[in-house]
Amino acid sequence: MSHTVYDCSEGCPVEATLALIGGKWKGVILFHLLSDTIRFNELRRLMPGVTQRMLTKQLRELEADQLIVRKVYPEVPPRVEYSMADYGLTLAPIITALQKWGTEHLKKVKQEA
Amino acid sequence: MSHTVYDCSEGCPVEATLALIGGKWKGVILFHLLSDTIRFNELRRLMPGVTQRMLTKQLRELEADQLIVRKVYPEVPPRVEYSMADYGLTLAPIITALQKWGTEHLKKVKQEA
DNA sequence: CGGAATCCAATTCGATACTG
DNA sequence: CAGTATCGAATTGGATTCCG
Repeated sequence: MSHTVYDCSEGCPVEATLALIGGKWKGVILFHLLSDTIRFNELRRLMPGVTQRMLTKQLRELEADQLIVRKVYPEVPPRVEYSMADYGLTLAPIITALQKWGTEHLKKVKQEA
Repeated sequence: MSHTVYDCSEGCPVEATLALIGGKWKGVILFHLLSDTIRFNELRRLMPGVTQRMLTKQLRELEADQLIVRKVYPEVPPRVEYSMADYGLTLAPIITALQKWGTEHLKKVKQEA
């Protein structure tokens, strides 16, 4: 739901951030949108593991949290484009840090296998 | 379980990282351990919202991922201390970035309320 | 003290089918 | 094209009890 109440005394800010970007696919969505404006089905292609339902839900939550923008074009066939909101852009350093660390981590895991 | 397989083509590293630290309480645990070595019940006090069961589970997962170290002292009464592992320390920049962003975010949310 | 084990409720998630 | 609706399966999470 991404809107739970946390009652720890000190570390809360960490949790607050993870509550926004920690969703199963939110990080990846934000990562992709950082480099481009993307249509719904384009996103699906970029993330083959996500179901349509999940993708929709996560996008809506990100939108509700003002991290991304959903723009609907009144055309036939319909077109919906997603892009970063200004507020979401402030997350950019974090996202790229996650990506960088993850890259090294995957490398390490591979070596051990 | 933190060990799912992700089959996206590009953003995976982001997901890989979030799979490790994105657990409901993992971020906060790591945040606390960054500043100190902490005993089990001490952690519980620091995070009133977590149940014993959950805390145990999350700690075990972090340990399995080599991010933290669990040290058992063969005493009576027993003592178990948790601290950052070397590998976990490499996450420090990310954790503090999350904390910093979260602090600002909470400030913003408060203003809007 | 620091858990493990069990039971049960709530939530999440995927598969499928349908729609403007 | 970009969803929504509905349904079960699976996972998560809390409460409680017991243990070395």
